Amino acid sequence: MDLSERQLQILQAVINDYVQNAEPVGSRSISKKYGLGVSPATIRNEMADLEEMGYLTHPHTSAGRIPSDKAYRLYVNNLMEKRSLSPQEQESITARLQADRDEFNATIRHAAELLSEITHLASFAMTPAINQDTLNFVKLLPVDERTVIMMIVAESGNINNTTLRVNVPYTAETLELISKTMTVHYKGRTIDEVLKDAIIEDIGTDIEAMNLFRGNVRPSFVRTLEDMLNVNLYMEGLTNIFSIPEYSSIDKARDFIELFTKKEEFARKMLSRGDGVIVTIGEENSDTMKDCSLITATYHVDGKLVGKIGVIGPTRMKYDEVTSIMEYLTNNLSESFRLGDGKDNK
Amino acid sequence: MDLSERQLQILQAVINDYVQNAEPVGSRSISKKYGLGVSPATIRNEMADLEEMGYLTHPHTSAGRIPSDKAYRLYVNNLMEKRSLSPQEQESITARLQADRDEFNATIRHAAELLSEITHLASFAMTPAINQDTLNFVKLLPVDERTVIMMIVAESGNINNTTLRVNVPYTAETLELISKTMTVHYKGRTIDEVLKDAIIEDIGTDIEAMNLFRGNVRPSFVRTLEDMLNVNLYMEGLTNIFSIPEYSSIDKARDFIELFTKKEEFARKMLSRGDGVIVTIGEENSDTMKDCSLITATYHVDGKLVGKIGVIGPTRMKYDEVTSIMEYLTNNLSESFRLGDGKDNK
DNA sequence: GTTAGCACTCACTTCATTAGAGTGCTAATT
DNA sequence: AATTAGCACTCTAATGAAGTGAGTGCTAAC
Repeated sequence: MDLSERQLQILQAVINDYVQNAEPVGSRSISKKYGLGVSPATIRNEMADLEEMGYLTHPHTSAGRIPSDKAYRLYVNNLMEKRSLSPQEQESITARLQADRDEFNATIRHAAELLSEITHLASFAMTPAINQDTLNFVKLLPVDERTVIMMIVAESGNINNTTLRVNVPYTAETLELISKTMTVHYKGRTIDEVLKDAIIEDIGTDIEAMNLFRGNVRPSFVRTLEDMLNVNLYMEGLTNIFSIPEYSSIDKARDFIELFTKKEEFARKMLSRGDGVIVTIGEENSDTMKDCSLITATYHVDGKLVGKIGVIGPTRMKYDEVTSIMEYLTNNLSESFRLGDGKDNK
Repeated sequence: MDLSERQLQILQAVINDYVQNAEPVGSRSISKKYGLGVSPATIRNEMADLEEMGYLTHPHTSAGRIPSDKAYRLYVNNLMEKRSLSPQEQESITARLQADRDEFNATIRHAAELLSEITHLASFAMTPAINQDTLNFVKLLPVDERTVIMMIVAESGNINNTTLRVNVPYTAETLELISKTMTVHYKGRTIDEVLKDAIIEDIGTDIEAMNLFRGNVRPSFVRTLEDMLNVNLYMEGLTNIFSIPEYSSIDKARDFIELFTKKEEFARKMLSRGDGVIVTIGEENSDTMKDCSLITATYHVDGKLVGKIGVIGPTRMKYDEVTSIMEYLTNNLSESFRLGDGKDNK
């Protein structure tokens, strides 16, 4: 049951008009503004058909048509064309992102800011999830009688230091022993894996090492790994949505804000999305977001670790523009984070 | 020009009623509900006087009275009585806060959550500002040929580790030399002071030490100190305000949310407030908050460092309840963070 | 297959009316 | 001199009727 060429044109016209004006589109205005060369009556007939097929709806009998989620889906998949960014846009993105390339987290945050400024929507950006990162080595360094530093280094180059305050005396050899044993045990395993079922209880037969390990090293190790798993999530442009007609009622606005308030939950959801630019529209989303569209895209760090940025807005949004911007932005980010560029993921 | 006993009673009645119902209070309802033993007419006369003195206002001629900021100020200073918390409230606070006493940041965050849950207002909590904390020592630890850990220890016990990747070979003696020199130089100074005008350029005459210091140690040291200055700010209960009549218009709600979006600016403002429980009402606040009341309170870590929690809501709020809760909560926090209790401010 | 024409629907605006809450003033009461 | 009853007056909010206009759906003609 394919759509005719003319039906596609009409559908596109309705979408364009509605996206711009946020008001139901009538047959007359389509016939006038978009030069299809047919009368309003003909368009009415076609629109009635499109409605029957589920691409358009009616708020009430005497109102114009608005696109359904299905229509947006068709538009995103087949109709829309990639927009190329204006030189100014390109430049402003490149400039803002390169400005502090050596500060990883700050850059990610800027990306989110930038995204919400350009799109006038709510946006977010997250640092890469490193639960699939593998450990390289663990090293304990003596500081003084009561203090030891534990250094955990991952394959990706990600490093984490923690200070342990120990309450028993120790020797350099003991630290060495524990470091070696842990490294042998954990090297090459992912953090996820280690946390789930590979935390060792024993460290050998040396009683001194054993005490230190059980009393101080092991608990700190677990806590630090858990800490490393947390991605940073930056959200921006929340208040943009107040100027969007869809959220002019307090209840809608509240629901939206609430979404953004539950950071952990939100981060979890976003992490489970696939790679590349992904658009989910209205009811394709989980229930809490069924009136929104969500667009996410992924960037790469050292061509390997994967971080995400995203935009949330009403289903009525400029999909072509937003997806193009996000593609450009993520390419740019990945470029900035190519091997060796002052990655400093603390 | 003092207020008569009866005027105070009437004022209090108006405040109580208005705080509860969010609607202008008429003379009749006061005479009925609050047993003052006088007729509505008398109350009307008194209210007219109170209005003249600036304690009450009129939305329009045929409406009841509502309290002005001045009235709330009088109430907070002289009229309100400290509310004692119910055993359940006390218990729920104590339980929730002690639950993870060993995780400093998590506890602070819980405090904010708790506060917004109990008061049904927007709340925040910040970790202590440590810009007045003084440095104790700096230590560089060798890891491998290209890696060094820099450990910065403050008097308060606050410790910060950073990994440096060096691109020149170094010896243990060099590290020792730099550590010593820096410690001698910085010990006893506050972080603020060091950042402002005490960053040294030279480290002595040793050329190897000099290179390492200038190329790697110094920049990281500065960045780390700056990083240590940032307080963590947790905000909770933002969406509570959507159920408050004062914020039922989108514009008001937007302004409010915007306040909370600019975290850095907000943190700075809050840091400059004094100690103890402080209430600022309506126009006593800066322009962006002139329709709100803000209540902050301070807790102590090791009886020394000072952190803040706070609540923001409409000027129409239960000042007695909120201040009592905050006092209890901060006492409890300070208690939890007394010397030696697993402080782990990472 | 397309279009003109027309009756019909429905939301939105405007205007007038009404009800009710509450004040402010005056004159009577204590 | 303070209090109160009484009453006219003000203003908002709610209700409803009438008109407006955008837009549809259907029919019959092209």
